[in-house]
Amino acid sequence: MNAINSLPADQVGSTAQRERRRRILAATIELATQGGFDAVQMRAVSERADVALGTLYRYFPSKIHLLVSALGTEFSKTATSLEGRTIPGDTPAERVLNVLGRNTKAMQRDPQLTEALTRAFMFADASVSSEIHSVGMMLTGVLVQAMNGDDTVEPSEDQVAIAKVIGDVWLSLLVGWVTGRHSADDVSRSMSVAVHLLLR
Amino acid sequence: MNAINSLPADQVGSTAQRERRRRILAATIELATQGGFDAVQMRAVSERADVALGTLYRYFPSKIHLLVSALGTEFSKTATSLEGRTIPGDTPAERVLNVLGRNTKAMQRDPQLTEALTRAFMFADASVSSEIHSVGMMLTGVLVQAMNGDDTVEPSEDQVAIAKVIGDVWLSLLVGWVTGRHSADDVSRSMSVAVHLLLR
DNA sequence: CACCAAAGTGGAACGTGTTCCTATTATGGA
DNA sequence: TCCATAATAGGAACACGTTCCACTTTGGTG
Repeated sequence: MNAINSLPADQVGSTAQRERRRRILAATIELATQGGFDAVQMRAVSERADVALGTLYRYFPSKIHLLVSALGTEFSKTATSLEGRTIPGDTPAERVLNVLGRNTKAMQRDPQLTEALTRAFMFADASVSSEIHSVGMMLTGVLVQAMNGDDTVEPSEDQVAIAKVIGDVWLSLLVGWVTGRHSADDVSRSMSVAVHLLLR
Repeated sequence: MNAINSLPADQVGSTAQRERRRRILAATIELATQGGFDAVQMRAVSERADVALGTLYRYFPSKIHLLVSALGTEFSKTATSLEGRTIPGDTPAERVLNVLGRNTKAMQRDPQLTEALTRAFMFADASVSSEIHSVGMMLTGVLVQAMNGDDTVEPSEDQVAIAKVIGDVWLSLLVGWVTGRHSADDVSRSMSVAVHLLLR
């Protein structure tokens, strides 16, 4: 299964529109990286992206849509960088932990960004379900690829089910980390426990 | 392990203060049940609880604290009702699914309330960690009790670890349901998959 | 009982997400 | 090329979470 690398909106519209969209998402990432969820203020995003506030809302109907879309584009970068690659590790569990560990480390490098994107993802309501769904698919796809070692094999239903459970656990732990309930070590340790339980 | 049945705040303060706190939480639950997260407006809560807005903020420093505390009191009711009881089911997996299924059904009965409480729980930041922690403990406690069949046995470390993973999966699925990504059936099915994988 | 500190009241005020409106600018088809 | 239409700019206005302030009530203490 290949990851869904681009949201539909990446392809549509004129060049100027794609460029505006790109600027908006870049501004979002920058602000989130610096100051987290609270720093991503719609007026600030629109100014930094050099776009009117109304235009920003035409592209992304809410702050949550904006942040979840930003998460989607970040995620698709990860997915793309893994595409066609063989993931190191001798067992499915090792490979999955390798991928998740890499991701977790990246998120620890930009804690504010992680906080912003994670909280948006978790706060999203039903109106954001399509964006959320695409993020979920990418996550599951990456995990299935890791379980198999590469992305050439068609995954079984069971594999997909297990990948979904692992993804769920990872998201919960991420929230725990963002919330300050778990340390980074807690996350790694619990993730290891869960993955070894699920992939034995 | 017995559940933590009451937050500290339940015990402190004068009778009038406990009564105010009770009214506030009751008003919160009522509004959430009717209209979900958005309907729990601080002005509305304060009016319905017959308390000044400033007083409401003295008791609960933010809307998120308020809703997470409400979740805590709801949860502690569940925990209390299970206390000392023997949970039906022949295997740990069956008993855990029994408890979770009962809870899931209750949440489906009041979808708006569930949406409000779940979103608050997930949106909470580090300033709410103590409230969140107490909810997490109750959830883990209930699950451990279910795994053992009753609450008379001291749980092992492994059991606690597994219970935490199960709790994480359940929370993620709940978010998925609230967000409209998963149907109620999806939740039951995935939960069953996860629990059978983890408790085999 | 008189008094003081703490708690509560009522409401104004502020910040930020969101909506709305008008004028201006791009865009694509006849 | 010119026009109709849509998209954008710029900014006012509104809603709700949150803070703050001046005043009143309450509850414990000498």
